[in-house]
Amino acid sequence: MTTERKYVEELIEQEDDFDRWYVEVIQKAELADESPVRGTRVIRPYGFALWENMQAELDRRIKATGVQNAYFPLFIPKSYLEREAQHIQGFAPEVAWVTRGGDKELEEPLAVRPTSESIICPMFARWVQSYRDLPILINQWCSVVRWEERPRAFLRTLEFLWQEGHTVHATLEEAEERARLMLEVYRDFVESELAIPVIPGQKTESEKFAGALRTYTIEAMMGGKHWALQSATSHNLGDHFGKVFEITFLDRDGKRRFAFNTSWGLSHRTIGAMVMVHGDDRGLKLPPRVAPIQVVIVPIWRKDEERRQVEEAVERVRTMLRRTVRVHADLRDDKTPGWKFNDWDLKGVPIRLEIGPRDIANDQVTLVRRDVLGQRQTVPIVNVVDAVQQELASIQERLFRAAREMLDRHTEDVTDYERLKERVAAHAGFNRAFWCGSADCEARVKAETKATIRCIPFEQPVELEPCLVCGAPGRYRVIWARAY
RNA sequence: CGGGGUGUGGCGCAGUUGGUAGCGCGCGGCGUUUGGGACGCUGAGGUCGGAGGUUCGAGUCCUCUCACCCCGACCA
Repeated sequence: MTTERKYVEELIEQEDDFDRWYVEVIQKAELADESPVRGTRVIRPYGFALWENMQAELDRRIKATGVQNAYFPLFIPKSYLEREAQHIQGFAPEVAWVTRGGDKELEEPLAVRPTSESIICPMFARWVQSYRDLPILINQWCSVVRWEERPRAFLRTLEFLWQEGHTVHATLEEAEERARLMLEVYRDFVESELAIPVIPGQKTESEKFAGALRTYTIEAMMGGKHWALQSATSHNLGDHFGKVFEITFLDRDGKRRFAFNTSWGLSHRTIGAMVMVHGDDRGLKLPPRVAPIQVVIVPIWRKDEERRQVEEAVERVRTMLRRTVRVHADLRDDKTPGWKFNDWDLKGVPIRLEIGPRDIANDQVTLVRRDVLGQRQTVPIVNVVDAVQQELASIQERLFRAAREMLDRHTEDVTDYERLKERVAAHAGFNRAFWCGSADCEARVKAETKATIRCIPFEQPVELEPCLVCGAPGRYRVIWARAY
């Protein structure tokens, strides 16, 4: 078909080169643009509107658990960052430093925050005196900087947008409960808003956050090569940071104790996840709940007289919809309808309404869903609000179901190490297998296949089988996969 | 940091034995068009990544240099 040939001209097909498709679709859908500094990106208005919608909803959910927003400085004194030994060891290679202010050399270099534990915990130490001051539940929306060697748009940029939550508690149990609660907030947010199914679980010792007691994660499967993407993490920091930053309090029994911390974050890499999970050869497919534009109206006319009538009807429909949905009327008169169809497909708008002379004659609109292209339906204008609501909900659900099917289809129970090697090499997806718990087996698989243990899922089978690698008694069933 | 590649109008590219820079898309104007990426006419836009050298003459040859991209090691 001629139309298909034209898409190929515009956008490389996923099957030909998924990584390039990813780069191109972000550029062409105007989510982001290149910037003069290697590894950084400009987030354009369409991409930022997407982030703002995600932000608004996640912020609401975080606050609903009793957390308050605050803001901490971008700069962290070197000595602060170095207090927790494992923490600095984990981040040292990727910290950006400020050594001069104006023309003066600084006495102490300042780190540009790679994460904020080491500036927030000292503040907690000042604010906490008594058990009555606890818990403190804080979140901040900001950007952080990690000087990565190999950047990828949204997934790994030198500077990225995120939220980082930080809490202090009187007991380890309470910190544990908070860490698990926030992971559940992320799971529900990513699944119900971004329509991406995830596997919640725990990171192994070697994969956990630098300085944490335990790290929890949600892992998603991307399209294309079916690699994993760590979509959010939540850490129980134990009293490691409490001890080094001296966050102490007088407990009920009059004894001074160290406090316990958690931290948890979700970044704008989840935008990249949506692109890779839902997108197709025509471009993005954005989940209705976060799409910057949920409904686009495209007017169609030939003569001036038709144009007047059509634009009147467009305005009428737009007014009906605007109270309940994010609607945009594409009134550009230098683009043909066909051009606009492709443009909005590329940008992933869930629903398109066409209004032309034929529709006006029947007092209807033509409705086309982005997720099932080619199926047109006509809707009487009086019903347009209900129909749109219904279709948006249905699209959201269908995107999630399709992503779930992809995850299931590309996950296999593997009982033979050779099979694991084959599958990883073939980009076959996730591999569920038993593991004895030894770091040696883990390291061996990583060295030999490049796959890592993405997580130890919370959901564990009753019966455990031998370790895939060494044959010793298995302690967990884990997910092995390559990751972005 | 290793391996590979690319730098020429906004984007994608061509440029022959060295001879004074071109095509497509896009952009401005006018007109015809508009239900899956319309067309005609017309116009604007480039010191060819940078520095040095060879030459009467360099986008093209030589030396150095910078930047970016891809593949690895490393990573939210």
